[in-house]
Amino acid sequence: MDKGLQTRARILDTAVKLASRNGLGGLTIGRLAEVLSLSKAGLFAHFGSKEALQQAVLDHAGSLYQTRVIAQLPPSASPQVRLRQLLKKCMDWIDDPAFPGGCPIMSACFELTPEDGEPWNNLVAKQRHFQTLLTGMFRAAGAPPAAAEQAAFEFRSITLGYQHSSRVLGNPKARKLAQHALDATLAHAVPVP
Amino acid sequence: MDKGLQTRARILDTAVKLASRNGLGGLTIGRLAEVLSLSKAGLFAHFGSKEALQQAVLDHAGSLYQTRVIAQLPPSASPQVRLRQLLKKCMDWIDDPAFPGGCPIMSACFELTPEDGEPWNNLVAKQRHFQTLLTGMFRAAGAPPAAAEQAAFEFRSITLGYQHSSRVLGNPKARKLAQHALDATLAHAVPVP
DNA sequence: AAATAATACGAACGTTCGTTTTATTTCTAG
DNA sequence: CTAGAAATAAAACGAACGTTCGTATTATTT
Repeated sequence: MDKGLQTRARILDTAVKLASRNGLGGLTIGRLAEVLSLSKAGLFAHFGSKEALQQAVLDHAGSLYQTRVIAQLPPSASPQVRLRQLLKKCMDWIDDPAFPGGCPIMSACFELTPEDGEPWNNLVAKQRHFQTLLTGMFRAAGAPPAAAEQAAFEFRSITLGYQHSSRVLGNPKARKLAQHALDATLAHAVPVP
Repeated sequence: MDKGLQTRARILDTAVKLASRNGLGGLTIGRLAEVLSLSKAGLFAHFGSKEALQQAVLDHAGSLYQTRVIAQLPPSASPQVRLRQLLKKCMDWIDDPAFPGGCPIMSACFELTPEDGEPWNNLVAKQRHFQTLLTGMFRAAGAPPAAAEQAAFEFRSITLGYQHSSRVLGNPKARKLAQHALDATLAHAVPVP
């Protein structure tokens, strides 16, 4: 592997962590370089602009999510089991110590606006893609199209609610609350067998 | 009313708007002064520090929320109707044109961390207070304690999910999805009459 | 081993940040 | 109407921001 790609990966790992703490806007080239014992200019050269760095961070977070959450689902399990596992993996992801400020993608959803240009478009595209995937999983579980869309909305709401309950309210029961909420969603989205 | 308090109120109205767009961290004294045609120093004197300004912005947003959402609920309506109205008012609040970046309090929940000190503590206290209020409303609707707590979690999740679905995914059906989700929550939180 | 490309550095750019100090205006009370 | 207080402005501070430049140091290829 190229030396350049190695350091780039090292930079992005730390950058995602910092972005989790301080947001994409609070992510600073100077501090990032300092933490990594790199020079500002040397680090900067890897991306060419702050906006490009932000996009790279979002991309990196997305690919981490892909491998640590999506790819962890048991391939041959039943759709219901896969959905429950997905919620569990999502919560593990949110609780990951590498993200001291919670899921950086979630944070970006509440930080960026359409005025942020390409990073925003990038984020929206990925969020829509994931929502489509979610809807597909509920359909695979037997939900009719409208119910699957409804259930996907509720699933997303639950993950957002989990981060809020756990990190903001500091509620130790957050996991149970989220799991029970998913039970309810599954119960009325999927016709009785 | 003091001249000072008037300007302070004018400052905070604009500050909340800017904070909605760029977050509390992205809120800048220079830009705020520029928008208001005030001098940086003159504006600064009203608060004494950036952290104090941030807290004032959070407080102001909280009191706006109190009057525009909480106080709007029909006092003598049934608990179920009040809860449905609360969701509607929450969504109106999120869609308020004065908040081009969505609910500033929600954004703060995903932006701040315990390291932010007093603003964080302030935010957490208010969020817990609102969650208690929510739980109380579900109990008033007839839900047993555990079910009320569960339903309050789901209500909060739904409001978070609404902002996500509406603003990030751009889903025109977001309102309907949120309302149906609340129907489901009410249905299994409140024992059949 | 020599030539070349990739990578990192240090220094400096102009700008903006939050904040302080000093002055001037504007309001208000007697 | 005027003295004193409150509110605002003007100017400047050091620090940090993103960015650019030329140069040195590594890797990689020839």
